[in-house]
Amino acid sequence: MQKRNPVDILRENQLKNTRQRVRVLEEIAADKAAISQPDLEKKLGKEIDRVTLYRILNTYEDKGILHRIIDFNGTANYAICSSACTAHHHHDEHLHFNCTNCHKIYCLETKVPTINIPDGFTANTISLIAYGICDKCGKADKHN
Amino acid sequence: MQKRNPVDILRENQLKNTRQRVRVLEEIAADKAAISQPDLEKKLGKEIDRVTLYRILNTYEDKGILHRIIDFNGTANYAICSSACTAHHHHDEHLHFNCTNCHKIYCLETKVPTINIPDGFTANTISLIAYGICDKCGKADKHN
DNA sequence: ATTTTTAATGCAATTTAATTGCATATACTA
DNA sequence: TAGTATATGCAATTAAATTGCATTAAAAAT
Repeated sequence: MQKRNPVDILRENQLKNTRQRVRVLEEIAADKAAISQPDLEKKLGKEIDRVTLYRILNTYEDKGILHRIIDFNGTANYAICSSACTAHHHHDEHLHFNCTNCHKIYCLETKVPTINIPDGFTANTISLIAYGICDKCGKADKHN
Repeated sequence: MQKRNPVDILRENQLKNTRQRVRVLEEIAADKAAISQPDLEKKLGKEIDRVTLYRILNTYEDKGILHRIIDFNGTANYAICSSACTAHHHHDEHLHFNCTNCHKIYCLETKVPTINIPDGFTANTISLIAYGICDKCGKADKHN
């Protein structure tokens, strides 16, 4: 259920099955961590036009296929949504970890705790991001 | 203690007292909510060069005078740090509320709860942002 | 299978954001 | 008040994002 076929995902969302869309999904699904727009562009830039990539990412986000996480620089990063996501309400409220060394964003299991929102304010989504040094970069340091 | 004079803030941080720096602090202190780089630029663009503004914001962030909050678009927003902030460790771990209508970011009192970080990962900062409709925009809606 | 309809892609051009180098101007120090 | 250090503004550059439109490709209908 979780790791579905790109073609199925497209069909379920009434999106045309194009080479470019399939490639984007493949690339994003390949990595456990979220991948940034610039990195995607580096990887796919020769097979997919820059503008098309922007458009694909936007439609995927609208449909709830991907979720977008903004890192500490303001750069957009994308990861596959869990199957519980739907077009207009992402259920993506888990902790993200943004490594300030390698810049990767990890989707971690930890759920976002219940947060007390003041009267008058209505929250739709809550984003919880930890910034620091990840697993791999922590180990790498010891060898320096 | 909390609402200090711009000139004092500059002196305490060994920064030269310039017209531009004072204006930036005044402008940011004027609003309880954080203010975005583009909005600052609109307000100050005639008195301060665009590049200078970037540079001032960066030095303020480095010194711990301002903290930067990235909104859901990836745009930088700035607010005055509480007096507990120091140059290399911001103590800014409260809830931010980003209104998706007026785009303002509010610094709310709610503290960021303790978050369980997996082994191997080391977190330095934790960002907690709620997205939704603020106080004012919620009220405004009812009149439509 | 072929045609028709609908939508996605790529390209060119434009707009907006951010950064760099350097000459000039300004604030603080002695 | 002169000297020094540094901040500013301007010009130029680089990078990111968006828009319009002609072309191409996919799915639906025949």
